Amino acid sequence: MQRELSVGEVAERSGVAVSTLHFYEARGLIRSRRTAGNQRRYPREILRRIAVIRVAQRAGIPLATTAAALATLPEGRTPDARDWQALSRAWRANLDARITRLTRLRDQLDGCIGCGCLSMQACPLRNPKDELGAEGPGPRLLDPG
Amino acid sequence: MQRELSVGEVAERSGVAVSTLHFYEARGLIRSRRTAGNQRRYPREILRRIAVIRVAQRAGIPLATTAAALATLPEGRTPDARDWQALSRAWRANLDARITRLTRLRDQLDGCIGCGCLSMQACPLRNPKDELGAEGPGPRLLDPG
DNA sequence: GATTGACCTCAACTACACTTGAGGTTCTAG
DNA sequence: CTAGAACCTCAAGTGTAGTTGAGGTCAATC
Repeated sequence: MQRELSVGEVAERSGVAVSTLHFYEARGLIRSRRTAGNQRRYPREILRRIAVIRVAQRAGIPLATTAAALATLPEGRTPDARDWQALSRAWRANLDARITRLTRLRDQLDGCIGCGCLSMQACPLRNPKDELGAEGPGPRLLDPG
Repeated sequence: MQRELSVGEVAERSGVAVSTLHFYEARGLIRSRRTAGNQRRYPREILRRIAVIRVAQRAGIPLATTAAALATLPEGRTPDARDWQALSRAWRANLDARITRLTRLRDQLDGCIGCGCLSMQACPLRNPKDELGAEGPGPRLLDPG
């Protein structure tokens, strides 16, 4: 029978708050049908989509990037395993890069921070990429470098 | 002769903006002496301290945590290599944990996301720790789980 | 037919790490 | 001695990812 789901049901099954679902919808990450009484109704596939969004987040992908990726999914049909796989490949690369960066930082920290070189011009930790220039306003949430 | 440094000099040498130095001071991460004309003056050691702050940030440590760690440094004397080393050990552990988490996520992603299990109850990616409960308001900046 | 719970919108608040701007002061060089 | 650079404070804005609350509607139950 495959009933549609209400926001509350989706929230409970996916583990995200109702307010978050509203927020995702406002950001274009998910969509909903409306009933005659203006209430949201979702197909069961929404659960997969939300799961994918959460996994992307855990991988450090900003919501806007995930939204863009999801927008490339085919419009007409329900996305299949190959569609999701294509998305996952990009995240895998992103994750790899983040892991590599953190690992390099850790290794440098090991040999470097205790030695006293931290205040010197040449220290790889102090001045990772000669990055004296800024990159615009706002915080750097995902450690660059 | 070891002259003291002005904010502008510190900014140039450390690579952080003057506004950021003001911000760090407001947050208690650094301190400054004031001249008769109310301008900031720093000892050269400030550069090391700022370098340490930036390294901690790159390791994913929030400023508040770094501030607390720096507050444990001895008051009277200039911190030496052993002092910094003690700090670095904590960050090393934090980094290790972050790397481990990301690596686990990557490995799970490899075997999992393309297979279609993402919408199921049992999927380790979908429901990492049965974390249906919230942990309070605000964003989760540093991917938990 | 009223109550209750789930739902609706919209605005405002939270946290982090800063930046930007306004309006004013101090320092340095010509 | 004056122009301009560099400094000062304080308030408000930026971006991400949401949550919270006010004020109102919808739907099923008693």
